[in-house]
Amino acid sequence: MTGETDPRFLRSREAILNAARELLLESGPTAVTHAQVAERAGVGRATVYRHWPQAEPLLVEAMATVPMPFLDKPTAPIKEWLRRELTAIARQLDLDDVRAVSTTLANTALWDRTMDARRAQFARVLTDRLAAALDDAQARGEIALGLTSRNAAAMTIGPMYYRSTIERAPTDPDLIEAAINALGTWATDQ
Amino acid sequence: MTGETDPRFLRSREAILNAARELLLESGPTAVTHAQVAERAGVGRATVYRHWPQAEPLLVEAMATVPMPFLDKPTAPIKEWLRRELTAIARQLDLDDVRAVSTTLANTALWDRTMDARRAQFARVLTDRLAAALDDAQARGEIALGLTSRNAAAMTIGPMYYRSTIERAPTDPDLIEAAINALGTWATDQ
DNA sequence: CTCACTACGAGTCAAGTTGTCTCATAGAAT
DNA sequence: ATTCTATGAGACAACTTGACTCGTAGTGAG
Repeated sequence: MTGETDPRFLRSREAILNAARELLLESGPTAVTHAQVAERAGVGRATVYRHWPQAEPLLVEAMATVPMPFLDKPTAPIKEWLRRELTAIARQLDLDDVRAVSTTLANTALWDRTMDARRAQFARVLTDRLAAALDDAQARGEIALGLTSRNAAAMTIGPMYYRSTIERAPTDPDLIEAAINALGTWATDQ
Repeated sequence: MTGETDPRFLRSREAILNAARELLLESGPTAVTHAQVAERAGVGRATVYRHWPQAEPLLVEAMATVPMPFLDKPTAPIKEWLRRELTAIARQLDLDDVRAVSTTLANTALWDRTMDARRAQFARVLTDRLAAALDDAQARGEIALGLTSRNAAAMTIGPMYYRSTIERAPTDPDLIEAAINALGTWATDQ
């Protein structure tokens, strides 16, 4: 039985996904059409239609190939971990492809159910992980939270996201430090 | 002499801009095509081409008709003013059209020079006004800033923008309060 | 090595879209 | 009334889209 495991199938699939991601990055989501993807991927137009009859699921999958910023498993002390993770996210948000995927997600999600589901999942993971880590830190006396832990993601990632997508400038350490301190009162300064 | 002042011209122009804005709001930027705008506006397709030979400048102008959140002239005490302004911005960001324009701007600006110029101008106004107000407040001893005043916009608007476009939920007063307090140490609590 | 299988590129095709132009009409200025 | 001009309707070629066909060649099984 061939099909999903046929090397030819997989090769085409990869070439198409790569081409779609490149087009998104270089020219935006509207550039991801069957014709342009086929030409860029070096495959026939019919092949793209066979793999993805609709252009939009292709865009969704192509976006999923870009590694998005997440939060690693928390380690104590949380403040150190948080500083490390936020710095990593700031660095990620400086990459063109991450910025392209982020803003495309936020924008297309307003009119597309599939995209909105991905946006919601993405937001939920960040909010949940950060809230859990901070609740834990507070239980251990590392911090006295000054806001609901479910507000922590917006409070910390928000400024960096705004800096990257609206001001289009890199995040400086000051901003990260201010965001960390905005979460509440930390037990010991580190 | 007619032309720019001809009532017919102005009527078509308004109808086209309104239709374009509605289409953007309902179906996203890709829906703003000459054909769809013409049908929605109740004008001939040729008329849309006559007014805007390119679809993209039409989208730009249609977006400009949506009142975007800005910052009013600062009044003392700055903390009160800031709370009022940020609350107003949070309310604006809850409106579908403001969200549509914001995310479309952030997204299309990555590949379109005109859009990028508008994004930059928008960001600059917010950053400048807030920085000026805060520098002033600090000079008058109202606050001891905990970060560069040019970081204040990202620190305050960022969380609300993230909340609105990524988490797609309304901003609660706690978040605004936390953002205000994150700017530095205020002289008297109000 | 041979053979059956199937994903593929190239090509064709109808239907729809895009951008341009023409022309008669009706709304506006004088 | 008369002149001007923005408009809607329509015609049009060029292009795009989505679907289909067919010969070819890469692939896995025997």
